[in-house]
Amino acid sequence: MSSEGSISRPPAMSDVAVLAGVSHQTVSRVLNDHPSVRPETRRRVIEAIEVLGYRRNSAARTLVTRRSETIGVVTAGSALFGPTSTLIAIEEAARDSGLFVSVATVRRWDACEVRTALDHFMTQGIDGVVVIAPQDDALDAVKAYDARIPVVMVGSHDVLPGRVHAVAVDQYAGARTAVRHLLDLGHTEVAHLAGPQDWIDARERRRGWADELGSAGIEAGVPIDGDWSAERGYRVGLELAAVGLPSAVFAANDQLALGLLHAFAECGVRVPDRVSVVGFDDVDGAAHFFPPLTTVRQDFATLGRRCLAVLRTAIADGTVVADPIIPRLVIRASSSAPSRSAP
Amino acid sequence: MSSEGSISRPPAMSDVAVLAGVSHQTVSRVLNDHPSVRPETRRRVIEAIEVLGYRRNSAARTLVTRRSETIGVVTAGSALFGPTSTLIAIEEAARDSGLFVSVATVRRWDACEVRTALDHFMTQGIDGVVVIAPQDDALDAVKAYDARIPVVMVGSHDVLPGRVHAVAVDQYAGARTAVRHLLDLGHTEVAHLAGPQDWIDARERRRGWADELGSAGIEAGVPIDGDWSAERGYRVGLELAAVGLPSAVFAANDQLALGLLHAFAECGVRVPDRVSVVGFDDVDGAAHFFPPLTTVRQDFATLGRRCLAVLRTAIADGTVVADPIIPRLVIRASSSAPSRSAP
DNA sequence: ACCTTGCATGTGAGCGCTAACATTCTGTGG
DNA sequence: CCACAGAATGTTAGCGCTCACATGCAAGGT
Repeated sequence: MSSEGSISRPPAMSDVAVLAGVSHQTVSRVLNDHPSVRPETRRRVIEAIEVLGYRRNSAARTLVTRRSETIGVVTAGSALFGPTSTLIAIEEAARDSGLFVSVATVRRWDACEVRTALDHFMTQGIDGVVVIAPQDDALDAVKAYDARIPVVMVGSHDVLPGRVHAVAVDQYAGARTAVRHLLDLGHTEVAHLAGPQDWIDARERRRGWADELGSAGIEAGVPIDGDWSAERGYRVGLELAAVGLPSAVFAANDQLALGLLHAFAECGVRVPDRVSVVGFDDVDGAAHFFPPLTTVRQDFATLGRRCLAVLRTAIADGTVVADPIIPRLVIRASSSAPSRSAP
Repeated sequence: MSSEGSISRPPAMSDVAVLAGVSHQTVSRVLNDHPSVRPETRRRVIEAIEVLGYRRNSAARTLVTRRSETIGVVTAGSALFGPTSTLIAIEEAARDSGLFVSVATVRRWDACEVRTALDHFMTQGIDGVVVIAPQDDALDAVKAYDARIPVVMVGSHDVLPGRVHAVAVDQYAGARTAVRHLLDLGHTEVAHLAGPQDWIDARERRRGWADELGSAGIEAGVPIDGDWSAERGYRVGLELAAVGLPSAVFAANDQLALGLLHAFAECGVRVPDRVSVVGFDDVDGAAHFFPPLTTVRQDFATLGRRCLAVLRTAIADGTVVADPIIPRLVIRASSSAPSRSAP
């Protein structure tokens, strides 16, 4: 930039050492908060660091310590609510732990893409990996990979002791709570618009729905197939309105629920008077769907912190089992007691 | 894991060299696709690499090349639609360029937090940085930081030649298109529910609204203050319904628009018959708001690619000015010609 | 006076890689 | 059969840091 005598090369520890009149090792000690450095010496070193605008080269540090203070996160390159929220939460939690985050996305959860992503992290000397992928394919791909570092799968229960750990929100419990709420309101017929069944979350929600109905002595029946999209919810809603409505629908996520609400509104089916709708996720805006959507909120901040706790323990060679996180029901206007005038 | 003779240490280039019966430099040549390696030698090296499960240590590589093949992304730790979509798009684009991504979030856009994030990237030997922060504070904080590497600001126009570059979606044009659409429908009164004015995007959208009205000879008046939330949109909607409705509202984002729709539905104000509503973003589900929302879609994939193009050119020491990306109007049911029965 | 103890600092080696140069092999033309 | 270009390979020297150890120096016990 300005008239530095030498060629532009960022200052190294030895430059700082010369300026402060100490050895490079003393500089290293100051940087690493080693106790036996005289306050006066420390001061001089710090001053030299500031004068030169020195910043430690962490490539060099990683090379010798074999630690990068960085964790990797593998996620699908989509903007879906759950994965995105989880990523952000993990980043926050990592930062609070003084760790940094490197991200890799995969287009598909096949072994090849996953291997590429994990390989990359391996070359980087990453300390641990979080995989955000509550899908079977992802789980299989990760299990098939022999990582030398701890791996945390988010949303999975099924682990490989000592190698692959799991942290999850209890989707099953969340679903049961949602269905319980509808049963408590007096519904005796709760349909389920399910998510894609290769997603663990979707299966758990479906299982929770079936079991909660079962424990009330109600036959669950067959859920309606869905993806995660509002579009699909809309089409299902139109069809239900045409062929006959249940008194309540539990949708596997808020987007599906939004589509249902749209179809019902369009067909003049009143929610919740004629049909109650409950979603899952509490996406931004769910409180302002029409009517405001009763849904289940997951605590992503806790999820992120839990991931990091597990990862850090695993890095330090410990063993942990994280308790599942229980999501919370958020009751809004889209659910109410069934209408007296049954069809 | 199993009975390897030596102590567990990941294999290094020299291990591969020994097994393949060549020098470590030859291994390096194979890895870097150097032309003068005999096919037979190359084959032996590759085989040795596979046998040992060797993976290059990129800390060592970064140390000597001063290149990490990694870019940093700084973003706010929120789940807002724009920043999140941008992050994902950049990750995708980076991967297509063979670059990796490290993420740092800031809680606030003050100089201190930004410095911490950028400092971190500097220590990592990052090749370039993208800052997703269409806010004034962020811009100031980044400008105040003397990075030795290229920086791209997303959403900003205001650059520092040779140091800070800009890539943006043309929010102004998007807003004008939205307002033009309403004018074309015959509206002569278009209110604006604005976003937070310390966001560049919000100001640009507001400016586009005012200018488009102005060029039609209509006085824009004072926009209504908003944040980005559906909650705020809802409150404003209730108030408008109470004190008097314009014939059309252009909301600064879809969440605000969603809140408006909610309030209007609740008050029995028919959209678009009584009032047209246009949003901005085309969030997931906007097609299934009730009524489906006319809005403006930004092409994030292009944005991400553009960021990377600029960054790579800048890394290679070139100069680039990226053309702004023009967003696209998506017309849905929430906008129509004004009702004949004017108030 | 001596040797211990413990703190403050310096020295040397080496992490795994690439860049630059040195060397050895090949095959061609005189 | 030798000289010589050019391809294929090897050798050496760091990149900037931390680790293990060596050293220097004050304070305290005998």
